[in-house]
Amino acid sequence: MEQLFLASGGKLRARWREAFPAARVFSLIGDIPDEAARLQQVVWLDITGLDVAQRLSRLREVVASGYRVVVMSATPAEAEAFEALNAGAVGYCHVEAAPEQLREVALVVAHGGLWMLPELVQRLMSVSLRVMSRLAPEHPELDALTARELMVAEQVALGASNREIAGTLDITERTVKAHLSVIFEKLHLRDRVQLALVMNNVPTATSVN
Amino acid sequence: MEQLFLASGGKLRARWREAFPAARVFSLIGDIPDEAARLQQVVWLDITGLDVAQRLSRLREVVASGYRVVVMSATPAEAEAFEALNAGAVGYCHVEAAPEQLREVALVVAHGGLWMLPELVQRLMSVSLRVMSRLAPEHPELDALTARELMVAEQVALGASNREIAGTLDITERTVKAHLSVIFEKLHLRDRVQLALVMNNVPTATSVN
DNA sequence: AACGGTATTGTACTTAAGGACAGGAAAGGT
DNA sequence: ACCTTTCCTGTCCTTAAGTACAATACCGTT
Repeated sequence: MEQLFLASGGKLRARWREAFPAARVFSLIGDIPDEAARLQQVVWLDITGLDVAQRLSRLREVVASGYRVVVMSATPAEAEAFEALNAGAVGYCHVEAAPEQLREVALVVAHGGLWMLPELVQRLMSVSLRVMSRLAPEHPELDALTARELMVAEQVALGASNREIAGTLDITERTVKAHLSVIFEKLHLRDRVQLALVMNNVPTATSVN
Repeated sequence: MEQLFLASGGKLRARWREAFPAARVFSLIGDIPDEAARLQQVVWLDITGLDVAQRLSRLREVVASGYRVVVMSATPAEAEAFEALNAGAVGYCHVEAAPEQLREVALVVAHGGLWMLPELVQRLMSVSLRVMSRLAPEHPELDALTARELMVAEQVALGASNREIAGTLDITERTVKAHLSVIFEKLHLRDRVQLALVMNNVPTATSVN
């Protein structure tokens, strides 16, 4: 399928042509034939030189016209990527990406997929999972802990080490460990990091391992 | 490329066979030929009948073995999808998805893309953008971290161990430790428990020790 | 008196975490 | 061409965390 580029200068970069010899480039979205929108073709939007308002405006316009949009940036940044994807882009890459990569992106988005660098995927999943899990209710299973266990758990929740907890509660480190082991078992937690998060109402992605 | 399915019953569903006549199905990951992992082939993981712990465990195992994983659910849900993608899956769809859709998913993930239903994409972008805009002003000290360090820190924030982070980010445990040491230094933290708390906006009693 | 639960503690052990020292590769800036 | 930064990884080491097995003392209940 023919690739369409939207770039301010109206110029086709060498790598774009190498990746798609039959590609066409336009300066304005209005110059693109209506037929292309009907076919939900892919439009590669070069946002080089545009400020935030301009690129969001341009992007929304292209998305609203029915195209699938891949945003191309000269200075890829994750906030910018998230903005673009949130505004409806289905891909995000560097303006000077290698021709093979451009062809992969084209293939992916032509078939309904999303394309972005793996490290951006990681970031995206990380931050979004945090929001999702925060909606979870408080842990009623804390009721299963004895008073002493709760004291130990509260110290862990503050980030204290076993040695510090022992000093604070005036017991041995061995006793602290004993309490912690029981706490982990009761709450189905693997270690103190997860306990600290749970105690602070931040449920984890990995509660069992 | 040959498609590989991982399903508890070891049975290939009709739609899967229709989409990929040459597909093979296994009950256990250990049954898959080693060659498939080396080629980073796609594995379709049917999570029907598995509880949270089981499916995360199974998914991590498959991802850690080098496969690209598409998770198939009988009851697609957004939290489940986010969990799956965060654990390294590159696709998420219904176990009874249409054969044409299965082929599209296969094509997308074979070329380095992500595949999930459009409405999930929207939700994902929504919640993650909300987090991005909210976290920025509260943690200016995180600006000192490089992109990769931030990724490691986020995994710790979720309660992940070094081994899990290594698997998720596809680096060695040694590299994870190296990043963590630098993070602790930059943020003046003693250990991962404190890092997890800081990342989740929870104040600690002992930030230096 | 006997029993169960809780709290505490010991020895011993394995695994995970974290630090020290060292080095290579890639990318960007001068 | 050179330097710096970032990312990655190795070997080696110590310390912290956590588990296993075992035991005693206290308190409340039966």
